[in-house]
Amino acid sequence: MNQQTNSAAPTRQRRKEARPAELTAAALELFVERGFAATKLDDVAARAGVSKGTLYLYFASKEELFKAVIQQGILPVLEEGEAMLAQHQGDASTLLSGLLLRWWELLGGTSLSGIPKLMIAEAGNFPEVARYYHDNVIQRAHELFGQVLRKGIARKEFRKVDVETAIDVIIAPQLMMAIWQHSMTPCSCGGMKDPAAFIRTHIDLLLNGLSTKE
Amino acid sequence: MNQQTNSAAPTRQRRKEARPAELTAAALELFVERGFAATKLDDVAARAGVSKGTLYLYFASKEELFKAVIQQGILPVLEEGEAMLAQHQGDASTLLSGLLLRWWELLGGTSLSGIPKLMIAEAGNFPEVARYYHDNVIQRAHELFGQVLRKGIARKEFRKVDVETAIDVIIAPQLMMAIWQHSMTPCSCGGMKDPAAFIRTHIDLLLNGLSTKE
Amino acid sequence: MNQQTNSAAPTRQRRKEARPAELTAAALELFVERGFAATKLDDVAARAGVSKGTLYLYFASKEELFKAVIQQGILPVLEEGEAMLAQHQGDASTLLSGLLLRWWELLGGTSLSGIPKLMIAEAGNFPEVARYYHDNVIQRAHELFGQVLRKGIARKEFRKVDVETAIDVIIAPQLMMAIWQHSMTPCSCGGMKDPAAFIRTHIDLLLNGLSTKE
Amino acid sequence: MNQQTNSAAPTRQRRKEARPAELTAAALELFVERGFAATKLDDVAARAGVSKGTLYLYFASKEELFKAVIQQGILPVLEEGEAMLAQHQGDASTLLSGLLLRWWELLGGTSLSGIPKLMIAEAGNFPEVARYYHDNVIQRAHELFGQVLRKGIARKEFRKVDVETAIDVIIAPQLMMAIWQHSMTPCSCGGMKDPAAFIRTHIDLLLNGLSTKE
DNA sequence: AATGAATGAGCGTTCATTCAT
DNA sequence: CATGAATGAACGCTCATTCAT
Repeated sequence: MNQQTNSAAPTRQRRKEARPAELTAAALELFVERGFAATKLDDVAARAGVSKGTLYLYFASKEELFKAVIQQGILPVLEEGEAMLAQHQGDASTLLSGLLLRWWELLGGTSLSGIPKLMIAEAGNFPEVARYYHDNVIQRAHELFGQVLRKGIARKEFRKVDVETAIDVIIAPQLMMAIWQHSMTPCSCGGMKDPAAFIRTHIDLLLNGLSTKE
Repeated sequence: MNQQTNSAAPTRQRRKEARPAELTAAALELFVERGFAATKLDDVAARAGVSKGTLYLYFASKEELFKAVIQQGILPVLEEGEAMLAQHQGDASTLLSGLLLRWWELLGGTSLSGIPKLMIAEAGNFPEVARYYHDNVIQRAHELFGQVLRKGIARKEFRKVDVETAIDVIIAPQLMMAIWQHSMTPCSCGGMKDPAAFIRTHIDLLLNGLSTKE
Repeated sequence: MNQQTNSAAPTRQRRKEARPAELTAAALELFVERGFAATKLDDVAARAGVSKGTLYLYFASKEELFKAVIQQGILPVLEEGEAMLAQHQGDASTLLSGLLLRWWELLGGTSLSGIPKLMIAEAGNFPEVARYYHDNVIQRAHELFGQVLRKGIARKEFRKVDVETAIDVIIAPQLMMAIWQHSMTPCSCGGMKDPAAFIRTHIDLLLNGLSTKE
Repeated sequence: MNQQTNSAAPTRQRRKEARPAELTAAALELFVERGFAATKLDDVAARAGVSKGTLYLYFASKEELFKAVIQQGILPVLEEGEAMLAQHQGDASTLLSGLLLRWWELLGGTSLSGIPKLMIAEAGNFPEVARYYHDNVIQRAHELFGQVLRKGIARKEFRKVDVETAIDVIIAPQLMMAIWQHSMTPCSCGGMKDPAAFIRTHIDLLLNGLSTKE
C-alpha cells in the first residue's frame, strides 16, 4: 500500500505541478493563432486535454490566464541573453550578431516567438500586462543591446550613433520576423521565405551600417 | 426656392455617399485600438455618430466591414509611393530616404498607420483578406523598394546585397514603428519616443549599411 | 393643360384607389406562403412594387395590414354562397353539391383559398381578428349549410343527422383541401393530387352518407 | 452512504437524459400556440424551467429544435394505429371507427394534436421537415387507412370508391378537428363544441356513405 | 403621395464563469 | 482534484416603424 502510494503519488504530483505550464502552453498557442478575444476557453481546455472547469482551478479568469501566458513566456528569453553578455569577451560585432542569431535559435520554432505579436495586439486592452512586459522584457532587452552598442562604440568598432534610438532600429527587424512568422506566413500569403537569410542580411547591413571602417 | 432645393436636397445625398467612408474610418480606429473581435459594433456606430442598424445599410456583416476597412486603407499609400518612384531622378540614396520619410509624413499621425498592426493580428482569422493585403500592399511595396535597391546597385551606390531579403530588412523598422505607435506607446508603456529620430537613425544605419564607400 | 389634367388625374386616382387592394393582395400571398411573423414588410412592399414607407400610408402597422388582408379576403366568398341559396329551387342534394363545387371554382386557384390556413395559424396570436373571422365567415357559412341540411331533412332527402355537428364534418374536407393546397402541395411533398377528384369523392360519400335511401 | 450515492448520483444523469424531451415538449406547446417564428427561445426555456443557454446544449439552433419537436411527436401515433390494424379481426367498419376514435383518445388532450397545425403552417418554410413528415406520417397513415378501405371493399361492406382519394376525405375531418382545437377553440371564438359528437357524426356519415346497403 | 435612409428594441446565439457531483 | 451541465450577460444581426426630403 505504501509502495503504491509512493509510486502513484509522484505521478500525480508531477502532473499537478506541470498542469499550469501545460495550460499556458495550450493557451499561448491559441492566443497567438487567433488573438485573445477570439480564443475560446473550450478550445484551450481541449488542446490541453482537460475539461473547461479545470482551467478555473488554476486561473481565476481568462485575463489571469493571459497574464500567466505572458509571464511564463518571458523568463527563458532574458536570462539567456544576459548570460551571453556576461560571458562574452572580445569584439562587439561578434557579440551583437551572436545575440541576434541565438535569439532565433531559441525561439524561432516555438510559439514563444508569437508573444510579440500577441503582446502588440493586446497591449491596448491590457495596459497592466503591457507595462509588466515593457518593464521586464523590452526594458531589459534595451539595456542588453545598449551595453553592446556602447561597448562597440567605446572600442571604436561602431560609429557614434544615437544609441537609444539605434537599439529600436536593430531590434525591429528581429521582431518583425517573429511577427510575420505568426501572421502572414501561416496563411501561405507570402511573408518571410527564409528566416536564416533574413537574419544574415540584417546582420550584414547592420554591421556595415555601424562600422567605422569607411 | 431653387436655392433651397439646391442646397437642401443634396444634404441627404451627400451624407449617403460619405457614409461608408465615415463608418470605415470609425471602424478602423476601433479595430486598431482594440482588435477586431474585441470591438463592438455598437461602439463603431456610436463613434460614427449613427445607430447600430445603420451599419447594416452599408455593410452586410462585421466581417464585410473589416474587409472594407482594409480596402479603404490601402489605396492612398501605394499611389503616392509609386508616383515618387516614377518622378524621381538622381541618386538612389535620396530616393530611398525620401520614400521612408514620406511614408511617415503621410500616415504617421493617422490611424491608417494602424493597419499593419490590425492586419498582422487578424491575418490568421481572415485568410482571404490577408491574401488580398499581401497581393495589393505587401507585394507592390516590395516591388517599389526592389526597384530602388536595384537602381542603387546598378549605379554602384549600394553594395550587391540580397535584394529580396534586404527589402524586408529595410521595411521592418518602418512597420515596427507604426505598430509600436498603436500598441505600446498609447499605454504610456514606453516604446517609441521620437519617430523622427527613429527614422533618421534608420536611414543613417541603412545608407551606411548599403554604401559601397569603405 | 386641362386635357392633360383630365387624362392624368383619373389615372392617378384610379391608382390611388386601387393601392390598398394591391397591397393586401401582395400581403395575402406572402402571409399565406410564409406565415405572418415570417413575412417581412420589405418583401410585401417589393411584391406590390412600392417602397416600404408607402405601406404605412395605407396601414398603420403590420397588424392592421393583417386585419385588412382578412377583411378583404372574406367578402367575395359569402355573397356568392348566399345568393346561390336564395336562388335555388329543387332538391337539397343538388344545392349542396353545387355549393361545394362552386366554392372551389371561385377560390381554388387564387390565394384567397390560403386564408383558412393563415387564419388557423394566427388565430391564437390575433384573437380579435379570429373573432371577426368567426362571426363573419364561419358563422355565416354554418348558417348557409345549416339551411341546406335542414331543407334536405325536411324534404326527406337526408337522414335526421345532428345538423350543427354535421355542418363541421361537411366543411372540414373542403377546408383541408384548401389548406393542403397551400402547405404540403407546394413543397412537392405530396398532398392533394387532384382537387376535382377529391371534391367528387367527398360529395359522393357525403350524399350517400346523408341519403335516406337504404 | 451508499444509498445516498445511489440516489443522488443519478439525479444529474437522469436529468440530462430527460432534458431533450422536456425541452421539445415545452417547444411543441409554444410552437403550436404561437407558430414557429413568433415563439421566442426565452419563452421555450422559461416554460421548460431552464435558462436560454441550456437549449443550446441540446439543440444547435432554433431550426434543429423544430425538427426535433416534429420527430419526437410522430412516433407514438403511428405505432398504435399499425398495431390496431395488425390485431384486428372481423368487419372493416368496426376497425375504421375504432381507429378514428382511438386516435382522438390518444392525442386529443395533448399538444401532440397540435402538430398538424404546426406542420401545415411551417411546411413552406421547412421543406425538408415537410418531406420527412410526409414520408413518415402522412404516407404511413395513408397506407393504414388504405388497407382498411380495401378490406371493407373486399368484404363487400364498402362500396367501390376511389380508395386513394377517399382516404384523404376520411382523414380530413379528423385533422380539421385537431386543428380547430388548437386555433379557433382556444380563442373562445367558437369552433368545435364537442369533439366526441363530431367524431360520432363523422363516423356515422362515413359508414353510411361507404355502406353497400341501399 | 411617395420615398428610402435611419432608428432601436428585440431576438438568436455565444461563451466566460459557476457549482453540484 | 476534476468534470461538464447550467447559467446569463453580452454581442451580432433583423426588421417594424419613423420622418426628412
